[in-house]
Amino acid sequence: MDRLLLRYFLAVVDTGSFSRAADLTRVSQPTVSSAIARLERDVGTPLFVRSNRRVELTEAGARLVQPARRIEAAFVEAQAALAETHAITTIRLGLASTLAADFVEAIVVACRALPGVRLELIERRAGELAALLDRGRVDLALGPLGASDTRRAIALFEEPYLLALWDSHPLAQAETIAAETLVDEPMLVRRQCEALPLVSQFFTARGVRPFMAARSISEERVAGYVRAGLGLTVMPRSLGAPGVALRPLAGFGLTRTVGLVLEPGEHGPGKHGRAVRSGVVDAIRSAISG
Amino acid sequence: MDRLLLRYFLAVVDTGSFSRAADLTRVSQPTVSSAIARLERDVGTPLFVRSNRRVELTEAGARLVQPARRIEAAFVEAQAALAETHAITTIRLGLASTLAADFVEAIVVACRALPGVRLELIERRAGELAALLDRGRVDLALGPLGASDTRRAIALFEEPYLLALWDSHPLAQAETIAAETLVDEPMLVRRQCEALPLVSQFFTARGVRPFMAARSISEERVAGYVRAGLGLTVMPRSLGAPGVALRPLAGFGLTRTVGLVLEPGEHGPGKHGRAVRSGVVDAIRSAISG
DNA sequence: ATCCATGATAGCTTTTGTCTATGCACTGTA
DNA sequence: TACAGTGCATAGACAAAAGCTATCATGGAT
Repeated sequence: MDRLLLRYFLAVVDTGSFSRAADLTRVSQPTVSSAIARLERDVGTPLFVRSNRRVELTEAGARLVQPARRIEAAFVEAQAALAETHAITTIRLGLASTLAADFVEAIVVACRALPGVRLELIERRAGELAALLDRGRVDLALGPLGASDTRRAIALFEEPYLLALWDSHPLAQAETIAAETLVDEPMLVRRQCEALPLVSQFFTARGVRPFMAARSISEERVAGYVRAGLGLTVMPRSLGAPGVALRPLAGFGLTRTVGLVLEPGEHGPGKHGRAVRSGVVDAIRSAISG
Repeated sequence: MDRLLLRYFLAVVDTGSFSRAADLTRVSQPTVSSAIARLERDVGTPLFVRSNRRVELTEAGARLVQPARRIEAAFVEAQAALAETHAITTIRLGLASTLAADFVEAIVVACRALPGVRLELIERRAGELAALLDRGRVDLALGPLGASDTRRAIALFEEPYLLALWDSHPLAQAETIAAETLVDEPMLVRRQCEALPLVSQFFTARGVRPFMAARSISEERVAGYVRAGLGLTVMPRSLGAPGVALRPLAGFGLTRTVGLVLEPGEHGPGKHGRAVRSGVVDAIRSAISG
């Protein structure tokens, strides 16, 4: 008998349904299902009668409710007792992989200045961050904002995607570069890039099917390849590096808005943690303007 | 923050030492060590000051003690609340692999007749059962008793190891069989047999180095091989099967005593479970005499 | 009769929990 | 001052747990 099992148990009791309990506790329905099954196996007797439309407690289940609540309360109390003094809150910050390293560095520095905050960084591709927020695995996510989830998002800045060339490339001086002039240029694939499908679509639509000289997960490495003259690529402006020239691609107006998204539920940081989180948000905002 | 972690925490508090806490909770010292480390990571602050000779609580640690005790008490209370009515106790019975199948079957039948008992069988080689008892992974172990652990053991019966031959084998009628007459006989290896080293020693000492026609984990399969005439083997009398003749080996007086060993600590079954366990012991005894 | 809602099951991956073996740091003794 | 002993930490391996997605089964509602 374990804290987690009892939590799911109580969630089922409170919602009257396995699926809703899963939503409440932010796990999948099979997770709740198997947790209850395990608890029943431990206890040696069924706790719920599953009729198809609703779930109700057995006698044994009913007997477990109050003790389970006391246990959960005792845990909460214990955590409160500790929070009372040491007052360190861990903020789990999800980071999109396509953020500039020095940019992230500045954020870390800004957050380290905050008292009572411990930062945990979780790097994922941009698309995966939303799921992490939903599952409550991170408290805050920093990355390009999709058009959809503008709900609890805080936009920080907007930037264009530009063509990256090495400094001495003939086209590096051009004001604007037409896709058609790039037919014979080798290109590099930034594998984590959220705009990757749009970029390749842009080129193929113009009959440009370049040789892909490299595909890499590492932004630093790609910048190095560009600088070394291995090929060109498209990247957000903030990823620019010394020795790499960034020029607009004619007809490619895509931009991205980088911002913060807050974890929605009431599960994440408690009322204290919430204040801490907004402190982190402020620190990040000022790190960017500064 | 989890029940298990708090248990180890309290054990350290109570014993004043990681190693003794490990003994108390019957896990290894590194287990306690890493559990405390994990708890401290969760909580965000050290709970113990490790000075080399003793371990003492930090302020945060001290603050956790009472809440942790309340939590553990609440769990115990919850389990008691359930035990009150449905009163099913699971008895984990360790079984040596070299017990006859029908013998085990009789035991299971006898135990199923007991009310409020759920039997969980854990099959291991004889040598591994002692460790399971020590770690509190089983409540009761049934198998050959070693000379050493006669402490809490209950002997049930004693039996010789005999040579197993197929019915129509020329030697099957002999009163006693001398090892030397077996020089050209293929033999079978019962891989789980606790007496294996002694048996092979017995033969090699007499210059008999037989061809091993098969080595198997399954007693049933070995019996089948003997019956089919693939080879001979040595087995405890109780493993005899129809179509298999058992004859004494001249000069091989080894016997084994099969018995029950009780789990020693106070961790295992509670005072209620203890009564149940002795019921199981009685059931097993009568299953054997019957 | 079909569809929808809801829980169970299967298969798979990641994380946790545990072990053994070994390292390191301090203590007390020769 | 060296050296054995004690006690916690670490490494590496492995098994079990806990999670997910995808799919199935079932029974009421349309």
